[in-house]
Amino acid sequence: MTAQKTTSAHPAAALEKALAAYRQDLNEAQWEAVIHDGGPLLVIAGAGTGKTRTLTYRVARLVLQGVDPRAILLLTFTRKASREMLRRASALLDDRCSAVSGGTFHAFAHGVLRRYAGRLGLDRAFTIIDRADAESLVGQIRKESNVPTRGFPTKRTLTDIFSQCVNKDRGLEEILADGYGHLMPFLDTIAGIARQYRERKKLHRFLDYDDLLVELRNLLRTDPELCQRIAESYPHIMVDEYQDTNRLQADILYLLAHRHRNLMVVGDDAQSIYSFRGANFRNIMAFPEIFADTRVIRLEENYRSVQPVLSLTNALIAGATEKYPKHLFTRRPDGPLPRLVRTMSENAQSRWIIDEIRLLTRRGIGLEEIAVLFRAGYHSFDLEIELTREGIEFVKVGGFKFMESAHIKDLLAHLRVLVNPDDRLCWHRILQLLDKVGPKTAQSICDTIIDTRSGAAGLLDAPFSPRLAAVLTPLKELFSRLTREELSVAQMGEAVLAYYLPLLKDLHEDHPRRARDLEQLLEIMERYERLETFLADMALEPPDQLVENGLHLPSGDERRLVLSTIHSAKGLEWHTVFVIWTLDGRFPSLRAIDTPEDLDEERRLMYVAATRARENLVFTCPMQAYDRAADMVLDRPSRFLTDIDADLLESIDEAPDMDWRLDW
DNA sequence: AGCCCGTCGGTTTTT
DNA sequence: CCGACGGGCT
Repeated sequence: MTAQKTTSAHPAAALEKALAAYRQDLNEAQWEAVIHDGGPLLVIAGAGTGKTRTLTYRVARLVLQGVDPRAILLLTFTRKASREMLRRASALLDDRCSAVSGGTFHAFAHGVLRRYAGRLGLDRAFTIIDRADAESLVGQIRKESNVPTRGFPTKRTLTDIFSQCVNKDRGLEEILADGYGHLMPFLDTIAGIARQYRERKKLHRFLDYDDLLVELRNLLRTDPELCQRIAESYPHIMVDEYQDTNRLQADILYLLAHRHRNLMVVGDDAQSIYSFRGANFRNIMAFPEIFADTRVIRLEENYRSVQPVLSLTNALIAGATEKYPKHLFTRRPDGPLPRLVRTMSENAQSRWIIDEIRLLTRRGIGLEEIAVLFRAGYHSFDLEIELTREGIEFVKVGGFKFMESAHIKDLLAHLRVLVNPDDRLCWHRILQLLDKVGPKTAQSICDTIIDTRSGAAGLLDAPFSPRLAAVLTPLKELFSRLTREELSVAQMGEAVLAYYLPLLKDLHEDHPRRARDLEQLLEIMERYERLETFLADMALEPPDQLVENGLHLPSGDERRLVLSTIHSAKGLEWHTVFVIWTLDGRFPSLRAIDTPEDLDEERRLMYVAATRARENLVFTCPMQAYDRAADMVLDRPSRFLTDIDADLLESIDEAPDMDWRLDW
């Protein structure tokens, strides 16, 4: 970051000078991408080749040359990624960069839909439902549909299937035939549930994550005039992590950019790890077919990793059946050889890692420079216990989500019905918190409330049996307050919390911790003027104050080890990376080993994990583990690692007698 | 009989 | 944190 700010009295000269400084910071290929203008651009950026840097500098360059920052649309995979980029661009140039329009596809779609909801025939008061809500709704329909008790997919699988239909733009039958052959006999029943799911979303005024994108595409397709207006307001579009976008997102981009054609997409086909969401690594290669005359720039110099790490990751990805031809090179020759360490047990794996972390920190490596990565959230449970016991501070990213924890959803449910009284999901949740109220009772109360179209007021007036009436009294009082008084968003939150805290105490052993979470949520509510905006943000982009209790530690707080799923580690890097549970059958997962495409995706996932390491890369696995589902003993390291030349990866077996010695 | 509630075993990955 | 299952209440 050596570029200087433009303070000269001669704008033209100052501009030249600033551009020259940018050029100093970039290699040839990066610079080409940064100064590219007018026309579609595809940047294929291998791991660690300065993809973010290139995007950041391009934003700064455009703003420097007088482009209105609001006219730049920067679409990223997470809001965190977009904020980080804009922060860096602002540091490079000035604060104007923070005005760049940016965020996730979903947040962008939401913004447009809210603004033009009327044109779509969408009620303005729609509610965004998250994955858990979608599953509950599907679950309700599934229950009512009298499905076979054996062999019929769970609500989770059903929701997955419906989502894939949308994201892959394919029919139900195709999706089933392709990935769920054993469910073909249920095709008609599943189709019925899918239809009801669509109908009920409409009835309750719900949009799920997929609907946000679908409705945006519809809007742009059916209203060319509006489409053009929106397209013109963003004459510069940039997309990060393009390998993880799907057909639907590509359609939206095409609609927005096909006229001005100022579209830059950046990605790495070898790092495509979201096929379960409809992404396909071939999409990125197909980009030049959609936009004729696409300029393709490849970034191949790796700035992140030392040669031994790079050699290993090159070998890893070379084993894929689909090839990703690239010639990544580094100028950082020296470094330790990556290791594969086999331990006697899962717990020994945890304790081995803790010992290794102690060694590293004694050598002066900060805890925050170390990460432990894994395939699935629960893979780190044992390690978390040991870390806590040892007093090592850590933060866990990915896996279970804060926003989906019961107490948060409970609180939000009471607010959601204020905005959308048709929100049956929330009524059910609210009612079932009450003593003696289960699914059936909730259903009947719900019918009373909604069928009379009276919303929260219906709850107040409807006649109930004496037993129920008593149970419902506090709730009635709450809603009478919420609807009658003019309350700010935060005051509503306070009222709900006051009502909910006693319930929370009965419900959860760890209520003090959960109560603190809720207090934090209240603090965040202070920032909002409108309840709808607050609720939408909670569904789409919850502030990371809530999500990750300080991963980036701007204030130099205590330093913490990072535990993360590989999916959530995308784009990040650390001095030392441990990849745990690299046991064949766990990673790659047993469910992936029968299909070549799935297996390749697992390999890319391993590639993403390994390429996060700058200097020190360690794979660990227990020597054996029993897999109950398959009734199998897993006792070989990941096939991705056993394939690799011995001179690229050092294999170490923890001595059997070490196990009990480490105990004391 | 219908319904609620506690317990126990199994969990991919995310906007 | 889901689903199934069985005890026990109304």
